[in-house]
Amino acid sequence: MNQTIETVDQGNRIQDTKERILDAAERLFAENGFATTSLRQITAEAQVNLAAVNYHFQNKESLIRAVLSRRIGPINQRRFDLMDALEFSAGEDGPLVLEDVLSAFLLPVLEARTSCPEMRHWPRLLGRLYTELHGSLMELFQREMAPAAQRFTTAIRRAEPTLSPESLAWGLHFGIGAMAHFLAAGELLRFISRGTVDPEDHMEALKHLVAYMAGGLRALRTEKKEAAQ
Amino acid sequence: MNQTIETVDQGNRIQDTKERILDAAERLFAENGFATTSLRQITAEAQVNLAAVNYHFQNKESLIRAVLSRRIGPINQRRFDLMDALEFSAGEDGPLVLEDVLSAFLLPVLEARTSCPEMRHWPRLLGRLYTELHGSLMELFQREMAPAAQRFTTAIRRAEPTLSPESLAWGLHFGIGAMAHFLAAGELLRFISRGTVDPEDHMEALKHLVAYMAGGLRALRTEKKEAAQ
DNA sequence: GTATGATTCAAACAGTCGTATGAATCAAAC
DNA sequence: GTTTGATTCATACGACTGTTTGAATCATAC
Repeated sequence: MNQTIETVDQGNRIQDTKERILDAAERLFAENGFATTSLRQITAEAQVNLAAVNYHFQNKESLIRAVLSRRIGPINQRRFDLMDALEFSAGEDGPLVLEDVLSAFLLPVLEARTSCPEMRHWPRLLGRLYTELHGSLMELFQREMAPAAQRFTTAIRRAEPTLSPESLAWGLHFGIGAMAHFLAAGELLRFISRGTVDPEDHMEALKHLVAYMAGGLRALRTEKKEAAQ
Repeated sequence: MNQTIETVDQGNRIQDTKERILDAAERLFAENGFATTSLRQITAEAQVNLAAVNYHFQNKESLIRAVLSRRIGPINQRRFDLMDALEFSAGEDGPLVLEDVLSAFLLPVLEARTSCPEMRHWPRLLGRLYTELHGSLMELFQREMAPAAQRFTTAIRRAEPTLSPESLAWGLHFGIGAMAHFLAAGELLRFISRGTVDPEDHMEALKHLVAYMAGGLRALRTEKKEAAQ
């Protein structure tokens, strides 16, 4: 009984240090980027000793890896749950609605800002990944995203079967860009709109981004038709 | 006569050093980002002395400023030339075609990769700006882009007059993101398409990006209609 | 050739970075 | 209380960074 309580406290101390480092790192990486965030900034914010990073995570790259891995899993799980529900509703071979598929992909990351306090920095961090990650870290990210990328590509094909593989690739790339830019530079939207649009309203963002991406993808479907002439 | 030749040579020596620094900086910033590119990397590539950066540009921030300014002007001038031609063809109050307006915006930066050797690094650098620039440098970029932003916003409104200001803001933001992502991370497209799409083909990129953005914007126009119901 | 200002150079500085290390402290078991 | 391994700490290291500085060199005018 007494020992049990003490064991829990020990676990909490270790978890506390690691969690504080991860939380501080996630926030600072999101705000300033990976390379320009120093370990001393992270440890100062986490109120731990500099060497704790090396003790718990070996080096900075492994810390970045840990920051990425702890979010990608749950976000993608939520995406899969939403996709499961869509596919169940559509039946074995029934058509999927493109807007629903795109929503399933986007909602988990957009809502992370407000519905889950501990994940509020993730979207902005995600928006930075594509230009800032290199080498083995980019490979890790792509590897962890591969199942979701595969599933959503398949679902989009099912929703828009006349879209060519090439046009789908273009459209996916542009859509990822639109999303990433929104996530990383949402304040620019407030500037562009002269304060009339609130980038923090994630349901509005979802509605507009889904519409935009769906419209864009369908326009590329038209592209294919014209190319065939 | 003899003095004239020597004056030219002197001018060329000064221009040579500055140009080499700017060229090297532009290439390295595009490849690695602003913060992570060191002055020693730049001067090594430019084969000049480290202190030359301070002599000619005072400090790193002013060098970044100079790198940006030397490209934005000519790119936007080309955009304006293309817009002038469109507006001339359309007549004083005739309608503009959304695809043409978007082309006028995108072509100068997309073609910079191949049609103008000295500008081949600009697109990738441009793709990085939105997540990497802060403070006074971001303000400079926005200030230099303001005339073009204004003109193209007006032209898009003229092409699609039923688009609400809010939806236009969303659409512009997403479009900038799609473009920036493509410019900064074009190789990802090769990966997504399993090698079937060549991101270096700028005429193909233009065609697909224009279609995507036009489709996206028009879908947001539909959004407005539904919101009114 | 001398004077002058422009330009380049080598070196230095103070600061910062990620990593490493041995000592100190903590926590648990006996 | 002692032992042991885990964790934290303070410090140091080598490398790197942007900026500065005075000397050396260059280019031009007289």
